[in-house]
Amino acid sequence: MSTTVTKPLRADARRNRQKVLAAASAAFAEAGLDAQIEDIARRARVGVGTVYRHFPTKEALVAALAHQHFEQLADLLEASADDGEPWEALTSGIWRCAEMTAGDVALCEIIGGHPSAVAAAAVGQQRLQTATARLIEAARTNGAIRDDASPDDVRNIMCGFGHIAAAQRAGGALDWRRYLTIALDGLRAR
Amino acid sequence: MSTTVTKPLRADARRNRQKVLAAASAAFAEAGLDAQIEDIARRARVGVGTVYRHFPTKEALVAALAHQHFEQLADLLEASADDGEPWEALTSGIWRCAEMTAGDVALCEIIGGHPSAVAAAAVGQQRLQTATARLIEAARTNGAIRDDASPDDVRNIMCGFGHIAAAQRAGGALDWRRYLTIALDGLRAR
DNA sequence: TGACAAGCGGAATGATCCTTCCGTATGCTG
DNA sequence: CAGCATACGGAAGGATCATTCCGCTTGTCA
Repeated sequence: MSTTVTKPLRADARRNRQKVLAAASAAFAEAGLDAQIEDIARRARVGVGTVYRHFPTKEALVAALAHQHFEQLADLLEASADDGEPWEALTSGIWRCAEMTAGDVALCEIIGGHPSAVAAAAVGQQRLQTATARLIEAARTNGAIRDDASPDDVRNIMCGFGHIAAAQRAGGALDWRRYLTIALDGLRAR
Repeated sequence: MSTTVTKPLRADARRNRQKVLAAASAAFAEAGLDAQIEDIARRARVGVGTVYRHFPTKEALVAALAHQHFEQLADLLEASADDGEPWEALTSGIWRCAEMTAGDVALCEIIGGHPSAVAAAAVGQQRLQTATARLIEAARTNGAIRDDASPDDVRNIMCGFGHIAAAQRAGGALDWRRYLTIALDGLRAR
């Protein structure tokens, strides 16, 4: 157990950390995971050095944001549990997760399984996995979902979703809502 | 109409062109679209200059391979038309396309909608689109497919497929076969 | 076989980005 | 308010790659 006692940050440092996170969030949302550190620094009105003081690498910065987002998704799924019918609870939870993610290119890429960030977000994924499993279990006892369904199925679907949503911006004939409609139908019991 | 009369290539040049294509195919299959030109040249036992003599940019090289692959997919779908039941014809065609693509990382990335290559492959996509439309139409008159189904749905699904298949290698809990099973079920009439 | 266009190899160029470094500035503590 | 640790800015360093260039080699054709 390594209880690193972290001395409280200096006031300006704390402030800058927030500015960097906000700027990074915006930059990644727009440009995806290959937004540039210099751009992030500029948006935060801070030097690149400052970005690196707070996050040792770009990957760490992404991880921080990803972690935050995954926590929100988990909250959302946990809260969906009592959304009436189990099937309704599961799908509305998934839809809400999708809506929450679709506007942010980088998050779509992460959900889509971009290698560099997946590992980093693993912590958040644990809670997500559990919440998903619970929702699926409920739907199964109800007979609404195909009975071989598993959380991995949702993971597959969401991975596809993330990619399609990210690509949709690039202007293809893609449509993540339509995709999700069909994929979730495929998860239903026949 | 610009009928560029292309003088026949010198024998060694023709040979090298084939070597480059083969090497590129192998390199891209393994490393995905960001395989390096230098690696391709090395595999082909050729200098980078030679690669560039035959394909003015990396993108052009990718496009050539993509085009070739899309033609094969179109052939495959067209041939599926008389595979018995219309629904069977459609799905078995799609499964075969998937199998043909899944082993090649770069092709998965392209199918998944990687921007740089999509435009290049557009030619092949036209035939694909038509073949898909025909299969869907047949399945619709048969009542086997959801009646709002369109070729774009297949495109969405295959885009997801490509990404999942590419990511699967990276070792996640992803499984493109399982994904495709579910997604195609979602396309079925209920 | 000789001459020349067509090709070839691969070092060098140039662009893009992440990351590091260090001189300067600023919050905090006594 | 002085003195110092903490933070800051942003120029410079270093990697990685696509692409270009040019002196040399090799088919081809008369």
